[in-house]
Amino acid sequence: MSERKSTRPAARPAKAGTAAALRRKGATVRRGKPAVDLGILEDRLGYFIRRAQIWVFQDFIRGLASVDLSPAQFSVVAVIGANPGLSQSALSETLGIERARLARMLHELGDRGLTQRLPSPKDARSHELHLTAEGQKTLARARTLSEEHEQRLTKKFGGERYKAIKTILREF
Amino acid sequence: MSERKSTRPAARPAKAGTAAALRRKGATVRRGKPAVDLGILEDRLGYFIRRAQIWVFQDFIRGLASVDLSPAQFSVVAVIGANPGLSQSALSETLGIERARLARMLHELGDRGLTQRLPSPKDARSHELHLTAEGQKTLARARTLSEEHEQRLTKKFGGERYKAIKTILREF
DNA sequence: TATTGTTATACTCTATAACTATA
DNA sequence: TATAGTTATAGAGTATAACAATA
Repeated sequence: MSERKSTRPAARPAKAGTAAALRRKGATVRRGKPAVDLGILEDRLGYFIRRAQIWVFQDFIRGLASVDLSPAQFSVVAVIGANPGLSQSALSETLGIERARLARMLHELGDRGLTQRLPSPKDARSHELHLTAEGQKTLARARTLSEEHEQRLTKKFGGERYKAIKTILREF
Repeated sequence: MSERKSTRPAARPAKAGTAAALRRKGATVRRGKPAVDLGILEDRLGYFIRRAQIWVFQDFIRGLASVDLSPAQFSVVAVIGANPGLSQSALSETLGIERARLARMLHELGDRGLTQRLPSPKDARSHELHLTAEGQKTLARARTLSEEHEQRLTKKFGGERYKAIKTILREF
């Protein structure tokens, strides 16, 4: 949690007894300094899921900076790569991205030369989504970078816990 | 995941073999219908954390609609309630909310009569944050509603898994 | 009538920078 | 010089509504 924001504690000398330090140890002990009590948040899973999700996304964004793909863009490219010819509506429903937002994302990815929209032979309203050759190269590179990210995550959680949480959340 | 968006499948008759159904079973099998392959996302913990976080927040928002507190607002009220006299900067650092954004949130909560800012006797730059009487009543009500939310979460995960994931994420 | 993809709008959240008043 | 709080702005992300073309 210490790297949550670029403007935050990470940049400063670590202070013992900060809320962040206490959280890291899962402790509720108070020391000399004015540690902040999370109150009822301490018992809300959603709070901890949110903190973890922010940490994970920030690591992901840093890790994939060289291919300039956000988590959402990565998910779009990955799913198109795995399902060439997919329609926008199917993609939208799979990832839970609004059709309106997906349209704009695909314009951007198209402008960047990563994705392509071909007319569907079956339905004139629909488009078939494909990766371009460059899109496939980018996906391959992103795959490698995201593996590295995943290994950082594994290290951060510890292998056992990483597996446990992954299993649980996948079935969720 | 079936309730991810109000405009999505939850409203429709469940279809066997949808991507969501496959995800739930952790399977990659394809059936008759055009199930969508998640590709490499299937191996990215961040993807599943994000999906879970969205589900949890949406349930939380619905559950606390009657007190009109967003997850972020709830966290602010809860932490002020547990630490009367806290400064904005300490609160900002604890919750990872930008000072700028926190200032606006506190203005809104103040306008709603839930929070109060008193001048600090120690530092003229600083304010002491407190809940008003109404703020405390709202927090009490929110506490009850968020317990109910937590129980829905427990049910959704299953008690064992709920405990496991909470323990893991708390120590994260 | 319903669906696919589109544009537009509005609101939230995040990220910065710049400013004031204090320390 | 640094910190506490503020204002302003710009960019994502989310939620809607409305529309044209097509089914």
